[in-house]
Amino acid sequence: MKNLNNKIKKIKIIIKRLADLYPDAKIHLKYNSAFELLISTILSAQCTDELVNKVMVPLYKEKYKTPKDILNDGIDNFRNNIKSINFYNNKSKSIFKLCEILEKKYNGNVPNSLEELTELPGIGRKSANVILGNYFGKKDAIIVDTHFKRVTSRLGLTENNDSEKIELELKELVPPSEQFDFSIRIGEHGRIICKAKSPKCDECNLNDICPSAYK
DNA sequence: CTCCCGATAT
DNA sequence: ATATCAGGAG
Repeated sequence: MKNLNNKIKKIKIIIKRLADLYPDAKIHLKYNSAFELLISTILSAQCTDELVNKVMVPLYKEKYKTPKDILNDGIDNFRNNIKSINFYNNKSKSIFKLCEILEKKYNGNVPNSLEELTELPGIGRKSANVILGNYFGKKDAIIVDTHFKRVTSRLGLTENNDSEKIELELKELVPPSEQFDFSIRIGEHGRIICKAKSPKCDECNLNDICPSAYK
């Protein structure tokens, strides 16, 4: 119990400092609709947001605005158009199947619950929470990507290695109204300071409360 | 636990 | 030439 309270106090400090450091942090993916965000989120798996933007923004503009647009163009054309993105073969299959489901089951719309989203091909909990937080304004969304895993682990906020367990664990520690912003800022911090290989602990404003600093 | 698989930085 | 980037499905 004392340990839990200490964690919560520590998280309060982290929330405050990250908010000061990254007041306007937001997702790097560019989109004009829930559909575009959904497609780009699938494509961003194990891939940078920048590359997804580079490939997809022109495609959304000229041809792929709705699930029907992708279905009508055919899977071969779609796959060919995204082939500079990694895992393009699997991702094309997921997205094509996804578009069929969106048409048949959701009238071309994007569902807005975690349960419905994670049933869609290519969408796991991380991607579902990205959609819910960024498009549907859900504040109590913890987004566990590779950055979130690494940074929260280094900070001593979790001892878990499983993404879903980390998500549920942190949902108990971070105030619901802060969860989404916290996730985005942790991700930003992971990209800029708390990098996988050579973390910049000397530049980190959390190094005084981080058990992993300078190691 | 294995497969998927290209772009960019160094 | 090699390291780094960074989720989901079967």
